[in-house]
Amino acid sequence: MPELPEVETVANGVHERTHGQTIRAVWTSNKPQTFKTPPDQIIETLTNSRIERVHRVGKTIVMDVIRNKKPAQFLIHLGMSGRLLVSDPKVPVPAHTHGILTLSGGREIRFVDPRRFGRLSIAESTYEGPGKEPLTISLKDFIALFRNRKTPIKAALLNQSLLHGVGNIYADESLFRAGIRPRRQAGRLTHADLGRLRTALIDVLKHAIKLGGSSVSDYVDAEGIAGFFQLHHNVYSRTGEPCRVCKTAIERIVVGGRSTHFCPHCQK
DNA sequence: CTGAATACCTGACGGC
DNA sequence: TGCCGTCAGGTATTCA
Repeated sequence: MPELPEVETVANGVHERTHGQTIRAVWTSNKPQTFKTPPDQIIETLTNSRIERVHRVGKTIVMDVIRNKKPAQFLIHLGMSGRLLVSDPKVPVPAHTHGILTLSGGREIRFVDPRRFGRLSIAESTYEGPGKEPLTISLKDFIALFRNRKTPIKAALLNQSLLHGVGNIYADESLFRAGIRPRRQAGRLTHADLGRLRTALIDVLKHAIKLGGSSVSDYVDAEGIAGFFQLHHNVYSRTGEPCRVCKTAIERIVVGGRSTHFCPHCQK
């Protein structure tokens, strides 16, 4: 499901509804692929801990907890289909639920993930993610990321060890706003190109966060509410539809193994 | 090291 | 109705 704006929306929603509460009990499924840290250790670390803060790093939701005065972090990566929901225990537990945290306030945090591309793990203290934050990176650092890269700019934007948090929707949308073709070699973009791309990316991410993210199939926030940024997509999933700027039909190609959408007239 | 291909999962949708 | 192919917001691993 989720890229930076969706993950941020979920993290903020879970934070508002749960921070300061104590985790009374933890349940997990037994699907090994879901757990980067063994379930026993997750249960041990989280049971009787207090939730200090829930926030986002890249596409990962980070829950800061304290147990016996010792800090730890619970990391939730939603993969393609993961949801993190704050629910009343009376609401039936959805299919494909892999984790439940029972809270002192009477509600539960549920991790639901049909495709099981999501991952749960424990970190010691300061998780920093694999790359740089798109919302705060300087222009100088942004330009340096792509220097000498032969891969298409679209693929470079999706590389989480460069920038973390950008996924398929916002890669396509930011390249449209910057007027750059997805297959251009990253290392051959001019400083002007990269300046426009950084601005476009930050603008599109911030706009999407304001609208609660994009709900393409079934993404919802912590309370089960859909986002609305999909109504503002210029190219993503608009194959064959007229460009909102020039009316040329939006094209779909495959770049870096991912479906890629662009306007052949507006993007050079 | 970089970059490309593949594997990992379930479910929705369209065509026949 | 139902069966089959295709596609989906991601990333770890493997191979050249």
